[in-house]
Amino acid sequence: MSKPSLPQGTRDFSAAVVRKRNYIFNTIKAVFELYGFEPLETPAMENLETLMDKYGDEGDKLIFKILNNGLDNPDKQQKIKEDFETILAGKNNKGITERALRYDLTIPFARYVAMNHGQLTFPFKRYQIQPVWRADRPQRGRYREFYQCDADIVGSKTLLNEVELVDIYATVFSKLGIDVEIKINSRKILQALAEICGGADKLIDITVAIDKLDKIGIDKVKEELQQKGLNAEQVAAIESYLQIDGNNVAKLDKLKSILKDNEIGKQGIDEIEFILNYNTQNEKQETRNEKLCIDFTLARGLNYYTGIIFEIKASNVQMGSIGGGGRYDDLTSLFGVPNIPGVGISFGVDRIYDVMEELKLFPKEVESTTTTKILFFNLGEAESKKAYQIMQQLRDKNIGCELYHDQTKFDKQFKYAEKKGINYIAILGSKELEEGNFNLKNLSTGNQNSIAFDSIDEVVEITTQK
RNA sequence: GAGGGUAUAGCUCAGUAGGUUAGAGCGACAGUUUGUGGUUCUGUAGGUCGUGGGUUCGAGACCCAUUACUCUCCCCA
Repeated sequence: MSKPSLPQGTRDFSAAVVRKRNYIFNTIKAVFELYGFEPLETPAMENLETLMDKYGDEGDKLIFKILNNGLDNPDKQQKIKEDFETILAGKNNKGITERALRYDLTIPFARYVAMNHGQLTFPFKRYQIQPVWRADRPQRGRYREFYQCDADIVGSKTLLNEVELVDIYATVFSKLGIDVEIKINSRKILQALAEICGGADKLIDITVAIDKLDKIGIDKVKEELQQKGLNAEQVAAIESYLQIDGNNVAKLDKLKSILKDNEIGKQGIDEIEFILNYNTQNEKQETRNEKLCIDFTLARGLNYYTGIIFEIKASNVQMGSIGGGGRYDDLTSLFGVPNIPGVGISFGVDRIYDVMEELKLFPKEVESTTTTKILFFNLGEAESKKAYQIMQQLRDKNIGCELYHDQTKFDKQFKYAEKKGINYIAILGSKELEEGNFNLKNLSTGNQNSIAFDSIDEVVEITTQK
């Protein structure tokens, strides 16, 4: 038999890791709920057609498809062979696969809203914390199974939503202790730039090129733009666009002079200013704006964004974005229900975990691997029976207990407690049984107390004090 | 999709220019004479060196293939 192994890009999570991950989940969830979002869960798999053509060509390739059952049915051999030919030709075929694993949480959410819009109260605010799967090549900070935590609002156009989402980002990351930059831009600004520089149909070429700025440098970007058919004047405009710097206010000023009277561009600028200036008297707003950073090169891959877009970058650590989102004005129309605008954000928990691990940001108490407070030594049958009764009383009082599984020498029982990180041990042997008490020992201090069987509350006192 | 790296004991790794019975540390288990651990000491178990070929008198080492993992680029959380 070959050694068991995990599928590429997946992981097991041991106790300490699960606890730390839950700490992140719970922090995010608590903040979502403070802002009035309600939970939603959708299936791990969706119909393939629900997911196809939503994430761009690259995205489609990364969707995990599920093979249909019953392909070995001898009666259908001919049909299945024909169907498979179409797969070999690079197309999907329902005869071979008609379901796929969830690729993100936004599209399933849009599907849900499209299916239930008659019943939902709008604006509808939901959060969703579930794994998604991508057939990507794993590497640092990239897994094939990972969690997203999304919060979306649909059925409301007000920019107040964007403000709240930025505040959620700011709050969560300050609670987790992660120093972040909340990058913000607007698709409308990119669109305006495209209109000025060669027409709306160049939007994608331009965004793809400028998105590479920090990787390949300004000269290569210009080169690429020329190849895409932009003239010198247009390239120069983009260059001056890319050279915008300074603080947020300065950036906007410079942008205004480039975009001039472009109508869409103005809208984009207004929207960003709205978010920056909202609620100016408030302290929270200051911390929000400290983290907010206008980045006109921010483009975001997913096709469906139409307005404000966000991306989160952790400072002081080499890691891809740990969150992102934006406004999509008509996502549900993909599923036949038009006119439901929405905006949402996503947290990448697995990367957040990696960042926190690297920067050692997890609080100590989160890492403790056991919830057992007291290990009762096993010192004989009658002794154990009495110990068990006491343990049940303690458990009723919310004190976690374990009885060592075998009657064996002290050495082993001590080591077990030590390894599991159990801080107290209780010794109830023949002598104690006779006297009606047991010894409670604190392993880190070495202190030992004798506890009478009828004064269990003392144990609660001792073990719960810091 | 493109390009690197790695694969030897449960874990982390050594293994020199190919040469007998493949090593260390940690861990595990047992003992150090039976009711107070974390130290020490002693001992034991555990590997057909990822898999399949090839070169050679001889391969853990060299060559080819294959698989897995890992990293970088593309793209993304």
